Amino acid sequence: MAGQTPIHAASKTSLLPLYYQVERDMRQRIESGAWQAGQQIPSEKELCALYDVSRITIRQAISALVDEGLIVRERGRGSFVRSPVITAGARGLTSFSDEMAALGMRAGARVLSIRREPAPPELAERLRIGPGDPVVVVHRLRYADESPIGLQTAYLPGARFPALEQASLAGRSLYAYLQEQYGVELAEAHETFSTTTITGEDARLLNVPEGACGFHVERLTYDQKQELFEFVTSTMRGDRYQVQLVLRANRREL
Amino acid sequence: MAGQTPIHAASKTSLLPLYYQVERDMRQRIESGAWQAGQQIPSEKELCALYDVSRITIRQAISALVDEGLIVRERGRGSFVRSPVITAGARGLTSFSDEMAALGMRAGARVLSIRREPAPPELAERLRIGPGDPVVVVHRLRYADESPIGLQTAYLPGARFPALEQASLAGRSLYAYLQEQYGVELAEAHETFSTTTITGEDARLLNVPEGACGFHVERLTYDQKQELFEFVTSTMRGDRYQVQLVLRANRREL
DNA sequence: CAGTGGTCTAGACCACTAC
DNA sequence: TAGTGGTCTAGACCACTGT
Repeated sequence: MAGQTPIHAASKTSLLPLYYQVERDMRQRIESGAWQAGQQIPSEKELCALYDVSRITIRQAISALVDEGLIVRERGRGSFVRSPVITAGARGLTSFSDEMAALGMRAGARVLSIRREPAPPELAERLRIGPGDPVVVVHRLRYADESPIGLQTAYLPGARFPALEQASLAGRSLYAYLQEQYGVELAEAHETFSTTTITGEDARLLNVPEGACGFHVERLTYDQKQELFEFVTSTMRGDRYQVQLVLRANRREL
Repeated sequence: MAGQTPIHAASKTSLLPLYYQVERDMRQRIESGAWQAGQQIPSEKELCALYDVSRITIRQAISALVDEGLIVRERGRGSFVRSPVITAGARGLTSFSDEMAALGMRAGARVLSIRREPAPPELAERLRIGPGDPVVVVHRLRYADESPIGLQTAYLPGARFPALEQASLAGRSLYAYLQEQYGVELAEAHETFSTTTITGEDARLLNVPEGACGFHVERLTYDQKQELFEFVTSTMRGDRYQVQLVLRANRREL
């Protein structure tokens, strides 16, 4: 031991893995300001003593925090808390509701329609089901702080989600519902953004002038077994919606 | 050893880390089809024998491939090559040239102007330098396969890049030049996409109708010391450019 | 049950940075 | 030279999956 006693010494009897307990405690120290931005954190050896775990466990925890962008490592110098400015605006895999909450807005949705129908060939191919197989189509108008921001149409394989078309989605995320009712574990989504001109009924629903610019988004959502369970097309208002992304060079560690 | 002899047995005298040699060999097997999509790869124990390294080293290599989306691990079952369809379209941190190459197009650029000038206050704030400090402004028209696709204006702190305004950027990426001449290591970039209406001179240069929809992109680029070294604004054609992103859930829960 | 990946230990040597 | 993170070893026990 090195002068300091283990403070939140990881509990070896807890159900949580040690590296995760360490990671959580370190994240809390950073977020609470106990470890200030730009400052060096204790060395790996010191952290071993602090948490009373092996160095590999410490490195596993640090690696997760590096992936999250909270810490940078510099060989020969030490590890440092990142400046907060550089980590702002990252975008993970979340529901629309969470995304809006992160931006300080309240998400809302009006279900325009929800029904079960046979899949036309093109859609069936997208969803990797047979043509004519049932799909559940959820058509929603999305709101941010009371005002319309986008139109979303989600297509889900009907065979996997029996009676989904009878769901009440008022005030809850579709993903939350899918997890509760069908045990779906959201794992990955692929999105493609292009631009579009908003016209006609869409312009009226979104409350934008005829011919305004907007985003056209297509999304494929997969669960943890790599199974595709949703295809979504959206039209988002160009004046109130933007896409932020963080690109990182390859990082490698344990 | 377990039946198989080490094939590409990692060379312990190489300058490259063992885990990286293993990672590279495994990636090559996947890309070459030696390990087919959806199939189980050898167990970690078998891989230890195959490459003659310890299990931790194997796990470090596999972790990198999992992060890249080439492999999925399933506890109690094994590790599997992912279906290729699920990994298509990922987007890493690359130069525009690399990005175009990945889409099968050839990138080009025409330097419209490159000059050194004092930073107006608003730009200085963005670049985190003092107002009036020198900036190098690089204004370029980007091409994909001979036809114009976007207008980019890059702003770089003049103090860090002496004589950059005399650089010849013909036929080379700006980042490649910065790395060669100034030792800059690209580490992270933050991009924000919104929509815009393309008009006037921009429409003429991009060869689109007056009032066409396009993307407005703002980008901040950081090196490995977390230092901001570039601010870029771009206008991209909406009909020929799109943004693809892959969102992944955090791999840790409970 | 046997086999898999998940977690963890107690060391070791190296390359790099700073003084 | 001293301290840091980067790499690596040879074990160990566990939880989970399939039989």
